[in-house]
Amino acid sequence: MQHEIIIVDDHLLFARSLAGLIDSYEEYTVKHTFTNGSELVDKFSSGMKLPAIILLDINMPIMDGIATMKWLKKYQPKAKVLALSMEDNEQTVLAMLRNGAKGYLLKDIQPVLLKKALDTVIEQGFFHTQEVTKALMKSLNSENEEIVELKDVELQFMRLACEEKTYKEIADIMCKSHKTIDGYRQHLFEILEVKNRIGLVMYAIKNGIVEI
Amino acid sequence: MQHEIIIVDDHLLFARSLAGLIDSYEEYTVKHTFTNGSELVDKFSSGMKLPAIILLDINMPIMDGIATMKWLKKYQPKAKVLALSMEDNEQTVLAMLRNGAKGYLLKDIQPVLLKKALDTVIEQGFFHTQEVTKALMKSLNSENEEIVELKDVELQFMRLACEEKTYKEIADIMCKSHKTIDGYRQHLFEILEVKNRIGLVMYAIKNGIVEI
DNA sequence: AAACAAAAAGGGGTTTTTCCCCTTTTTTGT
DNA sequence: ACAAAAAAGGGGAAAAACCCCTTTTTGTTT
Repeated sequence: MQHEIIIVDDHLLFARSLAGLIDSYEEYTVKHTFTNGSELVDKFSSGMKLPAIILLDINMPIMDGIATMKWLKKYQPKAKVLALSMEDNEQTVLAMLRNGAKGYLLKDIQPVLLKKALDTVIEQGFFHTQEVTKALMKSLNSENEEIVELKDVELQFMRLACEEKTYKEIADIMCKSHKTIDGYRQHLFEILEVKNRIGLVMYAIKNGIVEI
Repeated sequence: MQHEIIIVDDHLLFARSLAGLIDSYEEYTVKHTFTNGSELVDKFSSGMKLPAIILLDINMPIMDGIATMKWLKKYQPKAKVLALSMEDNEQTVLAMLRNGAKGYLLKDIQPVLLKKALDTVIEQGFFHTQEVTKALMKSLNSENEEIVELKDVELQFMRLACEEKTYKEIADIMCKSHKTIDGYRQHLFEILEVKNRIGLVMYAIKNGIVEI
């Protein structure tokens, strides 16, 4: 009996060739390929049964990997998801794992490693490469702070605060009053437990809010 | 005929086992193991001839990898050095390569990769893993700025400026007048071409002056 | 739909820090 | 002994940080 796989990836070419590869394995068969998270959610909502493994791309339009993971965590907590990604962003890895992904694969992996990942998830329920373990250890050691979810405006403000701009310039860019920006600043100082803008910048860097 | 290798590493246990491994290869023999850069320099100064490859640890007391590379670049420019390191710090990699290292290996590599690295250096004169190539490409794309060498006091100031401290507090810590600190600040603004303390912090992070 | 609470946006004003221009004194290297 | 660099300092403008307060928006309950 074959294990059913679902692929969710907006790069159709990649999704199809991945499907071809997986279908070539005796033990696996690809049942569906979707191009974004909400297609997957729709199918589950209309009664689709859980496959053995979901291969979930992270960078997608409409409903991205993390949003999809959050939905799955809530409504399909038994889903076994392997996250797929082009780049190796530590914060994204952690976000996916926090929301219940069973493993994390870079898209340029060797086919043999994909096969091994699938087998390992079926047998042991998870698959973690050395890189992920490293990221996990790092987060265990350094981050005892609880994770604060920031809103979009706050993220935008944080990114601008990391540039050599005055708050007045930031206010103009964000089309808000100088005083509103001051409110953002004060609020972020409190929830992130920092004392000044330097602390804000260091927080943004440590938590991958800004590109370095 | 065997190629002669010299190992420079302060972790004697590691250096010895590495030597054992290398001696087990037919084509290579370890001629010396030193525990810091100045031992190596001393031997060269007293007429030791150049080995085929020097395996040089980066994190050492007394005279570290980068200092040793600088000496070798000046007095033994034909030395073929493979840098060894525990961690994968992009800035350090680049500093080693800029000073003429032929390659960069993480200490946790597979023995077979070490063998390949040695062979490749002998045959082609260099050995670069994918990670190094990636770091190189990144530095090519982003860093057109020239490298500014900072003095010790300036580095200390930079590190403190990345913490949530006022300049007054920094002055106390560094036992300098508040105005002297202001002089450091202004001087660094000019040579690093930044406009404010945020720019200073971002520079420090991009150039590995502070740990993230 | 009305009422209520909570969060967001904005205003005014004070204190502190940051930043910049300048001069004087001290230290350092040759 | 001399020049150059580092350190210390003064004065002032701008920005950042901080505090208290009002209005508007948003979401939730009954």
